[in-house]
Amino acid sequence: MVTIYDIAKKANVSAMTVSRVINNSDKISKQTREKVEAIIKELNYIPNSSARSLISKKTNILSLMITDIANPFFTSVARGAEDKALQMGYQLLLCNSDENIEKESKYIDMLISTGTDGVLIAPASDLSKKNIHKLTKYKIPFVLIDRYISDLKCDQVLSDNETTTRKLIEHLIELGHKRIAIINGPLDIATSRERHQAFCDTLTLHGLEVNKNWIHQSELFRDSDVTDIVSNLLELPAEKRPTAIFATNNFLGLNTVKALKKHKINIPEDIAVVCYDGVPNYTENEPFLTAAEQPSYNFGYLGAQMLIERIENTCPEVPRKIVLPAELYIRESSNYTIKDLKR
Amino acid sequence: MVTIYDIAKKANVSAMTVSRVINNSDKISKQTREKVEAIIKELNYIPNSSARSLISKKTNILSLMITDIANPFFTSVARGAEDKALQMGYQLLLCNSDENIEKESKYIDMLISTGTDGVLIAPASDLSKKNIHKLTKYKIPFVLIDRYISDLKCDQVLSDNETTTRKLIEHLIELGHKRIAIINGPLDIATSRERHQAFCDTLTLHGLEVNKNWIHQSELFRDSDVTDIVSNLLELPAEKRPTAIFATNNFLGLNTVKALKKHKINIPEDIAVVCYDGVPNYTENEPFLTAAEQPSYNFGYLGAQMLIERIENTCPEVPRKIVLPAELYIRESSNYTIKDLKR
DNA sequence: CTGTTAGCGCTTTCAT
DNA sequence: ATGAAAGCGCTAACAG
Repeated sequence: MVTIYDIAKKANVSAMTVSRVINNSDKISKQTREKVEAIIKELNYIPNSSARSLISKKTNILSLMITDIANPFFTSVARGAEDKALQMGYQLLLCNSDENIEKESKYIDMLISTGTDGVLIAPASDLSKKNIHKLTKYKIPFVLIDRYISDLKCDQVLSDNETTTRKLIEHLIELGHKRIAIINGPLDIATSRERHQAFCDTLTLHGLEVNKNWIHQSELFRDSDVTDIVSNLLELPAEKRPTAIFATNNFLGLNTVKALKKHKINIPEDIAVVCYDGVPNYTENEPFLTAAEQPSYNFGYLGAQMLIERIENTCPEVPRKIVLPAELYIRESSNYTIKDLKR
Repeated sequence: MVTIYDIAKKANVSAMTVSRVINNSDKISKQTREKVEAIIKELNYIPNSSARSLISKKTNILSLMITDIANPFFTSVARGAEDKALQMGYQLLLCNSDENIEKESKYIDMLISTGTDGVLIAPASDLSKKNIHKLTKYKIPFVLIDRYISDLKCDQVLSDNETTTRKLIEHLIELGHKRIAIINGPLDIATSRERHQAFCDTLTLHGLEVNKNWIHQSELFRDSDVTDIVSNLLELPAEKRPTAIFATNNFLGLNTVKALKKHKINIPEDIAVVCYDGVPNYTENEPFLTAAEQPSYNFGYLGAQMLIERIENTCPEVPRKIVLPAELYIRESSNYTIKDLKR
């Protein structure tokens, strides 16, 4: 292994001078710098990060904690975070909590041990607060993405759950729907709660019924029990059956459509479906599902940017909050006006 | 920050004893161990990895270099690698080369500097050999995944390109196809070359024509110029037009179908399509594309396993090679027997 | 502008 | 079974 001492010896300077060169100190004569740089190149010297970190407490490693890397939303977040990190000279450590608090906790310990410079985290649930507090204790900056946690003063990149939900529901209302169901994720996740709340508020605002039988949460944001939920909805008597379903994330939306099709329900004629969050169009056809598509890449990119600013202290002290709008794409799954208003 | 000295002082032992405890040395009395462990817990001590690495040269960080994290194949690889890594006490650093040699090179330098324990790498192209040699020079173990590189003695997890390609093509031949085209990735990537070769061999074996006009490479394995390629194929005179297309990866397959549909070509009646590698079924319908689906998760999982064995020296010296079979799913895009054999 | 000294937190080596 | 000393590769702080 080549060290600064090898370089120093060969260049007839002190180790400190070499250190200054690799750190781009300006207090170095052009001559010395060039001499040292030549030798660094010649010997193929690469600085040892462990030694650096031991002193500087900086690792140049950013960590991204997500709940499911198989979800295209998070894939895209990862891509954004990685791009920004690389651009700023950081590397990205990937952690997959699997929506699991224990796993998240284990990862946080590892991160503290490794010494990450900062963490971009989509918390597994409200209980993540305890895990996040550990970061605070070790003075590791973090940025919350996608999922808000109450009473936590920190930088955040969130989705505009309220506006987006309202847009989706009002779209349905405009089409004449009066009985609208929601298939949601677990309520100990902030995004679910906010979408739930906005859903109820919008219905109330428009004088529509908020019926308990139309409100469902699946165990997970992933596969889970959507099939059962849909069966439940279909078992309701005809006049109590919802004419539209609002699915609060991409997987829930897809599974809702699949379940309805299995029951031979016509979409959108019998039941319309709208969805929060889009899905990459890995299909040969035009996309089918009406969706509010989130700028997922920017969750990662802007999150990483804020995190780095926080790490490098190039931003104001006060916590910042970025709320990203989603864009509504109206597609076939909802494109049908209810004419018979008694229905 | 809590250090071993804080623990040592409070426990009335030397720092060395604390070090032995956290390293599970067996030369410690049960009494001392328990006393120290209690204080470690009480003070919430977490060892400093930088200091450890500086001496031990171990970071417990595995790196995964892939060419495109937006590709579901690699997402799944990442998931597998991450699961195995965590299970064995490692963390996973993610690197996205974007099929770009320069970016790959930059990442390799960063990895060497950070001091990763090993690298799982899907090389950007044959030119990656130079980048990989740097790893060898720094004695960093690596495992090649997905893409083979000639004259490189190392552990590998590869796809069975020959068998899988043959199966796909013979499936087409059985259906009566005689004019089969290939839409491939760049030929400086091993997987493309092997699939190309197997494609030609299979046709020859069955006495079918291998026509230059039916052989195409796109610039990238991603979006790229599939539309143009398909247009080219369609411009051929009717009796020279292929009746089937073999797309050599998931994105190429999807884009081929999209391009054909744009031209109002009926699939599979006018032209059948088969595809190497599957696509997650993010759609509401049954999957359409006939595909040889790869066990992508295992590329990561087994690759990480081999890598860790190599790092920890718990395996024989000789390079090992795992060849994973793909599974053929025959679907609508090819499900049509050509009856008019003159066609 | 350049060099010297000390020490980051931990483990290796040797001693007891 | 436990401890003392030395040093991993680098940089902060000071000196010149």
